[in-house]
Order: sequence, then structure tokens, then C-alpha cells
Amino acid sequence: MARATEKPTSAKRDHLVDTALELFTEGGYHAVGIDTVLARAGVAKMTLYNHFASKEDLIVAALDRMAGQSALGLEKALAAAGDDPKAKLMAMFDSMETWFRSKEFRGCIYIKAAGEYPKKKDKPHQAALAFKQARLELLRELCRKMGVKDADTLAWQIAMQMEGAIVVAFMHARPEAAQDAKAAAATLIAAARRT
Amino acid sequence: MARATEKPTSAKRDHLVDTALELFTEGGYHAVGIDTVLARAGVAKMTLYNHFASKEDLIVAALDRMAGQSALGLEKALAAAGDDPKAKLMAMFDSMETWFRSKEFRGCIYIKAAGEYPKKKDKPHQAALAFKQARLELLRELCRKMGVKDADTLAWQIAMQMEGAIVVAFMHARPEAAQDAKAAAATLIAAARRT
DNA sequence: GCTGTTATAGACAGACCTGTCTACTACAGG
DNA sequence: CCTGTAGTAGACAGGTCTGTCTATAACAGC
Repeated sequence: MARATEKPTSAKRDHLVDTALELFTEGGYHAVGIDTVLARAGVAKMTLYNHFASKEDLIVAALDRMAGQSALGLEKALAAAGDDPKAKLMAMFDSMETWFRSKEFRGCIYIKAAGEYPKKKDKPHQAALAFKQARLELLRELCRKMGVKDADTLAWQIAMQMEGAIVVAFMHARPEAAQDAKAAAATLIAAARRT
Repeated sequence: MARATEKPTSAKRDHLVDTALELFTEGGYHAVGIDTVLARAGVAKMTLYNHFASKEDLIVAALDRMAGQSALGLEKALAAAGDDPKAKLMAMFDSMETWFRSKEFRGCIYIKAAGEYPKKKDKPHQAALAFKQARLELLRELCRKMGVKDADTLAWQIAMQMEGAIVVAFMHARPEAAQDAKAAAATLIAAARRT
């Protein structure tokens, strides 16, 4: 049983993934070497390769961890926003703003992952896409609940506004982007309802 | 005069920059090595280092070249759209769609550059930001010409819709994003005019 | 024809990369 | 006590990376 590329959880493994997420977020995936992660985590190289088959697998684990954390945070924010689907959507933009204003904000790790691993078959690319698809599904559902005519299109438009807000907030160092995007989303929703 | 890090143009230099742009766009900045670019361009290493001080400088030159090409293409598209500022904006989304549908489309090289060189002091990061700022200025001007009340906010919102469209078109392989974004922009403009 | 410029090929240094391997330690459960 | 598991340090292989250097060729303008 010593040959199982994908071992179950463990404290060391967890810490490794956390450290990897932190460093890759700060410095990028190719730019940060495995040795850097190991040194920061205080973990031996063989421990890494007992838990993961390759660096790419570690990256995927880091992306998945972030996905879990995000989903959890979002769930809370949505629950706190009550039952109205539009209120939930607006709350999403407020969550984004606090994220933009946090000092660890460094843009979207999924967009970056897709950028650094541009081929569809690359594992980090797939993991990034999976996250974005899940988010889109959530948007679609909320739009459907609002009962607008073309919920699908509206969902894409709001998704684009969100992606754009992240890009703008990161590149222009402009956290206010969240509020502008929120207002835009409200306008789009109102227009979709009027149809 | 043999010590001038920044030499003027030359056929070799041009070809080098073109090749670099091509390869970095396809594979990413860290993932593609200088030797790969040199081999593809059929140029000696010393020729590169006679024209550029470092790989980062070559990247900046590639980003600038793309900026020039984009500006040229955009200028044509805007001129063809007539005098109406809204028509010009709409034309921008149409241009985006043909870009999205081109087989070389690989997302935005500036977003990727900012992602791979996350520190503000990194030269590629600065070059990428400069491009985005120029684009934003163009949007601002068009919005002002439309005479809406809050032209600045509208410009940011349209900019976000555009960035989002690029991200979505790339990650989800969805060129239709351009039309959804165009419709969203039209809605935002109409709402801003109603104010 | 001579001179200065531009480019060439290719070796090279020195760093860094991922991934493997070995030999050793710590420790928990039966 | 003994055995299996998880982890450790560190050496190592084999590549790849950027950037430098040398010696040589092609060719322009005077």
C-alpha cells in the first residue's frame, strides 16, 4: 500500500497545501519553486512526494482548498442576505469588496492558473475551470429564481461583471470596482425584469 | 557605442519581438524559455542581449508591440463605426468577438503578464497596467462624449464588462461572451442616459 | 580595400528546477 | 517488544534557466 499517489488527509499534508496556496498566490505558479514551499512549510521533500505525484497535483490541491474556503464564506454571506435572490446577488458584490480590500488580495488564483497552464488538458487549468463553472451555476440558479426571461444571459453578464471587477481591482488596485460592478449588476437585473 | 542596452529598431530585433509575442502568448512568460524563442526566431543569443538587457525587457517589448497593433486595429474599427460614441463602443465589442473567434485567441496577454509578474515594480506588470490605463482613458472619453451624468463610473463598468468578457471567452471557450457583454453595455448606457 | 557594425555559433558559468533515492528517527497499536 | 507508518535530512541525477564570453563571418560606407 506504499504506492498510493493520493494519500488521505494528514496534518503535514494540510499544512503543505496551505503554504502552497499562500506562496503560489503571492508569486505565481511557475515562479515559485517547490523548494521554497517546502522550506516555508518546514516539511521534507519526500513528504510532499508521498502525498502528491507532482507539483501540478499540489497546485490542484491548493486550488481545491481555496475553492472550499470560498464556497464556505460565500454560503455564509448568502444565508445572511435573506431569501431574496437579488439581495443574495448584491451581497456577493459586498463580499468581493471586503476581499478586494484585504491585504492578501492578489487577484484571482483561478484566472492566473488558467493563464499559466493554458492547455485544456493541464490539470490546474481544469481545476480552475471547474471552480468557475460552479460559480456560474450558482449565478444561473439565482437568476432563475428571480424569474427573469433570459436568466442564462443575465447570469453570464453578471459573471462577466464579477470577473471584470476582480481584474480591475487587481490591476488598477481599485477596490471600489466592487461597488461599480454592484451597481451595474443592479441595472442589468432591473432591465432584465422589465422585459 | 557598443554598450547601449536599448538599440534602435532592426529587422532581427523586430522578428525577435514578433516571435517572443507569439510564444509567450501561447505558453506563458515563465514557462517559455529564451532559448525556445531564439530557436524559433532563428536568431543568436547575443543578438538578443545586444538589443535587450534581460528577458523581462524582451517581454515588455512584446507587450508594447501588441499594444501598437491593437491600437491600430481599434482605430480602424472606431473610424468605421462613424461619429456616434455609442456606435463606437458597440463596435469595440464586435471587434472583440472576431478576436475571440480567431484561432490564435489565448486570452489577454496583459492580464497574464500582471499575473505572472505580480509586483508593481516588475517591468512587465507596469507595461500591462499602462496598456489597460490607455484603454480606460479611451472609454472615458467616449462616455464623456455621450454626455451621461457619471461618465467615469460608466467607463469603469464597461471596462469591467470587457475584461470579464475576455476572461469568460478564454476560460469557458465562449466567444458568444462578446455579444452578451455588448448587450450589457447597451443596457448600462441606456440606464446612464436615463439619469 | 579597409573599417566599423551587426550578426553568428557555440561553449560556458552558475543558479535553479523537479523528482528520486537512501538511511535514519519517532512513534503508535497490537 | 516488535512491526508498520509517517516523517526527516540531505545527497543526487538530469534538465533547464538566464546571461556572458569568444572567435568568426558578412557586409555596409567611406
